[in-house]
Amino acid sequence: MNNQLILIIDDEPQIRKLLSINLESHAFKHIEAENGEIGLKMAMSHNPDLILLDIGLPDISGQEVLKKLRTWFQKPILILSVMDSEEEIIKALDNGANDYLTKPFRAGELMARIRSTLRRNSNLETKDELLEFDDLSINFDSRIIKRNDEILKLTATEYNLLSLFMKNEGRVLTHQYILKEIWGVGHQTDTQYLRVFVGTLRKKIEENPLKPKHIITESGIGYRFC
Amino acid sequence: MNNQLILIIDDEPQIRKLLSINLESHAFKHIEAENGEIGLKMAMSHNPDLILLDIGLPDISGQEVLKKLRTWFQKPILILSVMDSEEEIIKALDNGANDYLTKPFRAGELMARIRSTLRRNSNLETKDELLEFDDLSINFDSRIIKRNDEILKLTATEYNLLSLFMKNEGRVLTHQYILKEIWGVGHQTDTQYLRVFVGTLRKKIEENPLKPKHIITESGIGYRFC
DNA sequence: TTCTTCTTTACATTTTCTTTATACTTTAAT
DNA sequence: ATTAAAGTATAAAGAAAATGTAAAGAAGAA
Repeated sequence: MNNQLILIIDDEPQIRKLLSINLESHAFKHIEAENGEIGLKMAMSHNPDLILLDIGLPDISGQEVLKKLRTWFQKPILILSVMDSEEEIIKALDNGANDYLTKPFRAGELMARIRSTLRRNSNLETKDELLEFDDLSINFDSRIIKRNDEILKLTATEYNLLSLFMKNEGRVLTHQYILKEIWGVGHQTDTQYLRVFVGTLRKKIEENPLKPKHIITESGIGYRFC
Repeated sequence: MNNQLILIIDDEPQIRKLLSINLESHAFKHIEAENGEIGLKMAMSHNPDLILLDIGLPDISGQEVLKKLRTWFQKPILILSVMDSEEEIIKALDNGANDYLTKPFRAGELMARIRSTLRRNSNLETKDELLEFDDLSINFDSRIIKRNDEILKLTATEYNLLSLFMKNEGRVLTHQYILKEIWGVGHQTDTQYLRVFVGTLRKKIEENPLKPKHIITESGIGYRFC
């Protein structure tokens, strides 16, 4: 369900261990870096969805790592630190940190802050899941099927059926399988439903419904979408 | 230079005074509310760029105020609280708070967190403050919707619903989703609300409410705005 | 109070789904 | 190639579900 990647940059193995356990129990994937240089490289190569950055690193100062990351890394960075100095906090926030937690931090709160930050940031990505065929296209995100750039007016069942076909382009789907997917178990013998709906769909998507090019009948078996 | 407006919702006058001084010295404009109810109204009427919300309010619980705000208010909300309980913090963050500071807080840190939050948020919103469609336009900043350059008189709920539609132009929104967004969880079966409000909206924005061009019914699923 | 807005109820209307009837097509055995 | 059997297509009617509209009651603000 939750396959977001989090990069931990911290030199203390016991802190990394603690974070690992908590992240895993919240179904986050994670990777670890034990100093600033490795951290910068891993951020580059793995492009994580969020970075947990310790300020007190052995090689480069955490503030420096933060500044370097912010030259290209747009996603959230949360600072963890033993230093509770106000000056340090202000500097980190002004350097582009999304949050600053003082160690020892409470695991539950940290997880909530990670969730909160990720939630806000994920709102922005709106990549449409789109499939295109000859003259047909389906946008699963907006739930719209177009034919020659014209929106098709489909009922809920028609949409479900056509999207099932489109998800399985080129594959023969048996009557039983389609009936189970669209009408649920218990309707697997109602092949007449299917005939009626395939009929109406063909009228809407085929140039010549008598010689269908998209929804092909496989007699005795089922249908195939092209 | 800095003409962003901040709403303070806090019942303690001395805290409000302290915040005022600090905000003013950082060139922020601000308004004050002494309880939750007034706070909600001021948020509605003044549409601030950020809200500082105290959790311990005399009338409504701050968590409730937060939830109500989040049904329509997208901009940052920072929680201030004397309660340092982890449970309370997690609840607030999961209710949509951007940050949670425990009183007594350090003024410099608070200002840095406000700056940091506003900086992040200003990057995202600048482009979609104004949207235009055929004969309709919405200004999210001033909360004004016009039809043929004439300001539409809409109730709060009508505005929220129409702006949700406009934000999701071309996308099919399910009944459930709309109900959750406008009325909150727990009202996801009240589809009748939706029918009534879609009806009144159509009367206000459609040339011919019997043949709607903007709010399209997707029977069995929801609605789509064009 | 009076006014506005929201919620609820009742019923009309529209759309979609299911079922039936019948015609047509494919398959495979003679 | 014929023919019967099985499978498929289409129209259309009735049933069911979803939607639209008006209006009354409730709640809250001015």
